[in-house]
Amino acid sequence: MDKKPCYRTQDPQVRKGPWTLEEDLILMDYIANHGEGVWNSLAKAAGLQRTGKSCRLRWLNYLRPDVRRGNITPEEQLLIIHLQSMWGNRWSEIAKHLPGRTDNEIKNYWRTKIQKHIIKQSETEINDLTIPPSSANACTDHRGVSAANTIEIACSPPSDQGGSGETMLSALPPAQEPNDSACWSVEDLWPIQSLISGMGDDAQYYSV
DNA sequence: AATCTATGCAACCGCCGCTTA
DNA sequence: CTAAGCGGCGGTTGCATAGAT
Repeated sequence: MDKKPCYRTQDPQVRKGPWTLEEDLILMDYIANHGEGVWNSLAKAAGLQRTGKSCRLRWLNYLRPDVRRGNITPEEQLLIIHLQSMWGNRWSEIAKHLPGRTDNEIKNYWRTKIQKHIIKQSETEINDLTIPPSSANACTDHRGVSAANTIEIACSPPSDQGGSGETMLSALPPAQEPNDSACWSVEDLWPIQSLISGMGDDAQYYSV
C-alpha cells in the first residue's frame, strides 16, 4: 500500500514528467548491468531522481527491448476485442496474450480506437430505436470517449488460456455463450468484422 | 496563415494485494 | 498479528501534434 505516496512527496529531488534521453540511457544502462530489482532502490542506485514506480513504468512500457511499438495488427486487434469482451478491462491479462505489447498500449488503443467506434455504433443503434440522443450522450466525458468504461462486458475471469506460446488467433478462447443473462459481449451487438470494416479510413492499416 | 478542435500517447494517480520484519 | 514497503493494476490527465475551419 502506498501509505506515503511517492508522487505526493515534497522532495524537490524527485523529478516528474517526460523522461529525457539521458534518463533513459541511465536506466537502460543500469538494468543492463544489474538487472531489474527493487525499483525504489534501483532508482537511487542508478542516480535517477525518479520514483521506483516511474522507473518501472518507463522500463516496462518503453525501454524494454522486447517492447513492440507501432501499428496494431489485425490479428492483435481481433484478439484485443475478443479478450476485452470476455474479461473486461483486465489489460494486464490481455497484454499477456499479445507478446511485446504493454497493458498501457493496449489500454490506450482500446480507448482511442475501438471504444470510440463502439460508442458511435451504440449511438446509431439508439437513434434507430428512436431514443432521444441525450440518453446516448450521457455516458461520454469531455472527450466523448471515456465513459465506455461503463459498458461492462466482462463475462468470465481470466483463466489459464493454455499458455503464452500460442499464436494470436489460435489463442482465442472459446466464445462465451450469449445466454448468460447477466453478461453480454461486443459480439452480441455487432460482428467483429463489421466493426473493423466500420473503422473507415483506419481500416487501410488493418488490411491483411 | 492563424486559430480551433480532435486525437494519440506517455506519464501520473490512487488503490489493492502480497510480502516481510 | 500488524504495520509498512513494494509491485502491480486500471483509470485518468496533460501535452504535443495533426487536421479542420
